[in-house]
Amino acid sequence: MASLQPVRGTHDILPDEARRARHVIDTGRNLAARYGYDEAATPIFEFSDVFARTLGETSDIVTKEMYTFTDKGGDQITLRPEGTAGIARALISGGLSQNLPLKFFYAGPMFRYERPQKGRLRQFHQIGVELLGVAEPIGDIEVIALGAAILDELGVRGNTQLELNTLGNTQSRAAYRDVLVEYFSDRRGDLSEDSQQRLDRNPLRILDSKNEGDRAIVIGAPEFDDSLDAESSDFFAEVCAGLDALGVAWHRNSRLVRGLDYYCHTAFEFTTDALGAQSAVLAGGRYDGLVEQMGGPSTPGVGWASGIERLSMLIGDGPEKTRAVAVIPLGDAAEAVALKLTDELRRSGVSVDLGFRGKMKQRMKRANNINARAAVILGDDELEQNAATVRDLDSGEQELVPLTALRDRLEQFR
RNA sequence: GUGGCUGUAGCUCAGUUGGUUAGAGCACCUGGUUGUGGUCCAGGGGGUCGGGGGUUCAAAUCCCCUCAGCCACCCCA
Repeated sequence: MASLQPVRGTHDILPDEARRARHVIDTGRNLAARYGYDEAATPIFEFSDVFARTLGETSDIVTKEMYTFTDKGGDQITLRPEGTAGIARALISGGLSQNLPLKFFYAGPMFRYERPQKGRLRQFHQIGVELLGVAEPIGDIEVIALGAAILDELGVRGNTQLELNTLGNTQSRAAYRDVLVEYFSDRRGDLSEDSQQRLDRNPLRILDSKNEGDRAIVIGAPEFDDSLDAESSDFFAEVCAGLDALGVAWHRNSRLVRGLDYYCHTAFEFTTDALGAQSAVLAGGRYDGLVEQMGGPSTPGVGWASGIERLSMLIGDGPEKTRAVAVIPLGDAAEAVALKLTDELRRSGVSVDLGFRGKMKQRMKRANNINARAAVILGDDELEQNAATVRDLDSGEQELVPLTALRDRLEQFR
């Protein structure tokens, strides 16, 4: 083990993994564009208040997971733990609410101080979308459908299932919260220690508890649906109907609760059992109160985020690497010609590897190691004839090709 | 933050009740082949045994601390 270790929970994204990540991001960006979502990027750090005020004072992210520091100017800065708050801030500081609705796609690193395990890192990466300024259920439908389309395109949809729930509007949630607090308070002593704390801070999350004793109590808990007012249940019914119309299969999970305070109405998660305890692959919901809570004009919003590392683990090898052509010069004269030739080929669109040193055998070996498609051999014999030997590295066949015809001849190896 | 398991070469792993210079496969390098890779043969380099401390005549092996990874909890993407 090397004594120089990366910071806990961080890791290097080396070429194989970078290619998978790139594929995930490109797929997300391309599909999002097709749905009318433009890419945007907000800073990876913000004033701490941007997150502390909006995510909820009692949320785990704020209480224990934020990477916060004081910068040299004395400001409290936080590395972003998620993407939505930054977008909302940008909407306000940029005066973008004049141009609603807005549709954004983003990709980038997020930071949470958590204990790392499989599918969970301290610096991880997400792609996400936000739809701002649409209060209608069709917004939720579009956003979820886009998520489903991306998972389809990546070929991982079959490993996931869509869990759907509603948290209702503010009044409904408050009403449900009251009923729930009453129910659990009567059974407080039977709840796990964790859930007793949840009861004081965020009682809805008791519904999500994995503790066996809690689960037994949760089974008898009041249903959210009984507290939903007409507006809330109509809204949810429209979302469900829209997904049905699009053929997006979903599962009602009335125990699905999002961790962040700003969610309302629709909450959803595409989950998988292929990642151990980390089941959420793509998750989000509606956050109508967020922008206003941050000090901006009342602006409805709905969106989701998806972990790039988690998606990468589901897609297997991803797309194959482009196979290059290896140019192999023999001798100083050939080296000079090869340098120029290589540059011309690259500029004309051919992917070329030019070995930096070594004898022919070593260069051929390298060509093989990088999985080159063909070798272009330039030696004295070839130079005399203004030609190059082109060897197909898959078949082993080779032939002499005039330099003037080389570009065209290499076309067949693309 | 809590609990459990694990840490030996670049990778995957052997290493007996503590006992000489810690091994294998793959990978890498060199040669067989001075203009031909992928197969084969021969040879070679590479290890603070995660780190620190302790017990002992002697520690990869036993004990303590620490770091990291994995798993579960918490929470989530």
